[in-house]
Amino acid sequence: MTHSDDNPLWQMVKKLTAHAPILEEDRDALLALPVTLARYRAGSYLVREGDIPSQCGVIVDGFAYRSKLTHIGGRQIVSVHIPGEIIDLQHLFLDVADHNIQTLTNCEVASVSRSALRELARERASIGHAVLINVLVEGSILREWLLSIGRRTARERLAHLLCEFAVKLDMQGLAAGHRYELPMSQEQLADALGLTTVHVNRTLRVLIAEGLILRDHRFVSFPRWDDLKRVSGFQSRYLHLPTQISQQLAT
Amino acid sequence: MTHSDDNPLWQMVKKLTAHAPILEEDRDALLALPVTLARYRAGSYLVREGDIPSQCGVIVDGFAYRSKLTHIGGRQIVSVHIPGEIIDLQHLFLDVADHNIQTLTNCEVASVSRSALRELARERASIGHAVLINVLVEGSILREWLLSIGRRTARERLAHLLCEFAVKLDMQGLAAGHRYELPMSQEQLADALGLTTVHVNRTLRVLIAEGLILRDHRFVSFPRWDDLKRVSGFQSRYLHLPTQISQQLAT
DNA sequence: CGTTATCTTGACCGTCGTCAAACAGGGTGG
DNA sequence: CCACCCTGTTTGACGACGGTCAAGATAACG
Repeated sequence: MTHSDDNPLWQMVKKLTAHAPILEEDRDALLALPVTLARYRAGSYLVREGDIPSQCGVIVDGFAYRSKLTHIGGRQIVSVHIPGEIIDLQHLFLDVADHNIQTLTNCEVASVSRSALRELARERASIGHAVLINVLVEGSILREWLLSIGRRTARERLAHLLCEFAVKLDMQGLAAGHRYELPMSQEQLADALGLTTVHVNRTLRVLIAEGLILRDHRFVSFPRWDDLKRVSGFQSRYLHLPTQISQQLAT
Repeated sequence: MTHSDDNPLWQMVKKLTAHAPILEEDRDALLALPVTLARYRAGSYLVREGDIPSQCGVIVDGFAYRSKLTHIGGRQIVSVHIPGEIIDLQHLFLDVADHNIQTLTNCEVASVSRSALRELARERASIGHAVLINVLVEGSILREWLLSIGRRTARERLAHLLCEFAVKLDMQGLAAGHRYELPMSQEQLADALGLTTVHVNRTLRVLIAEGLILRDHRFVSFPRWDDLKRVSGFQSRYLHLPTQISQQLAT
């Protein structure tokens, strides 16, 4: 009944129900939470390591990433989030943030109180369950990144990441024909891939020379999509895409 | 009241309640599940990528690990599990396994039906909640591994892993004074660290020469524990140890 | 249009990988 | 008890992938 379609929390509901159904009454309870819509400019911190976060948000527009630092200052980006993704679930029940969350671009985020969402997740099984599955999928992606960084060459890594973005963005209707605007600088790509800026640049250049990537300005497209997947060993299973759709894109 | 102390599922209960309380009746329902206790010899597969697992188990004795393969055959170990840990939670709600699970040593595993545990987790909030938190902690560890492999040198990586084992084993009472039997071959260490066997050997040798590691046979100990933590940048926050205990070991 | 971030390229270097061989160590069976 | 094997460890020589340092070129943006 609460069909206020402009409620930005619909994004969160959509994400949560992607893998598991939510009871109507639970959904309505979620939509009834007080929500704040905030804009951040590129590079803003949403959460800092060591913080006790008080909000949990979904990206309405823009991109964000999570990162960790070594004691020496090396930075590793551990995930990148696109519009429609919930960025704070891993801190829902852990007291103190173990990583940073920052915006990659200018960003619009719809947030609810962490404790309120926590209560919902605890009391309403269908919501708790949906949260769990979202977290499980994120874990799977983390494992694939670990494989990439641990065992793939720079070229494979970069190609793999570009494939991942293409598929994820396509799922959100943001990358028709696998063409999209790459939201990351080469320095950020480097931090996501465990490489240096210089080497990302050179690797990118190789892929372009091989005709595997086409770029104009910040946009990338892939004239030989199948070859790109082949050289990177990309298989979308680890993304655990909602089933029907995964049939079309999977291979 | 169900105080049949020999039920191997107590291990699972203990693990689940480490971070979040479970209602007594829920705990009893869990303990009432039919359980099978099985032995595996070192190297056995518990789950294969692509499988639809039917069991969910807790390690009673021995060690296990999870791994992924690139299309070329490179192997990355994405986590190592010690006695008392539940090894299959990430597959509880995902249809198809996205990685392999194998025993590292001879192993004793207490298993329950995956679907039965799934039902429990779905119907009994306190269990579902405990499962979620366990999964969240695993995610945090994955992120730290990503940081290690992406941004730390071989020496730092190896030292960091040895610290992690020491702390985790100590929590289980299996590494008094941070001394323990390393359950992995150097080849397995290499696959966990994103290195090669040869380089692990050399790095290990350096750490020994520096007096940071002491070895006899498969046992390791750390005469300069604080220095070891310093060179690896180890901080136990990412392990999200149960609070009281984390005070003692944290720094 | 100037200022700054980002990209690009070159020269050089080092960590780590590759290949190969020798060397334990721990079971097994004769 | 010793030969035997198998797995795991250790070492050397060499090569390469990727890092470092530094400078110049483009593009983004107010």
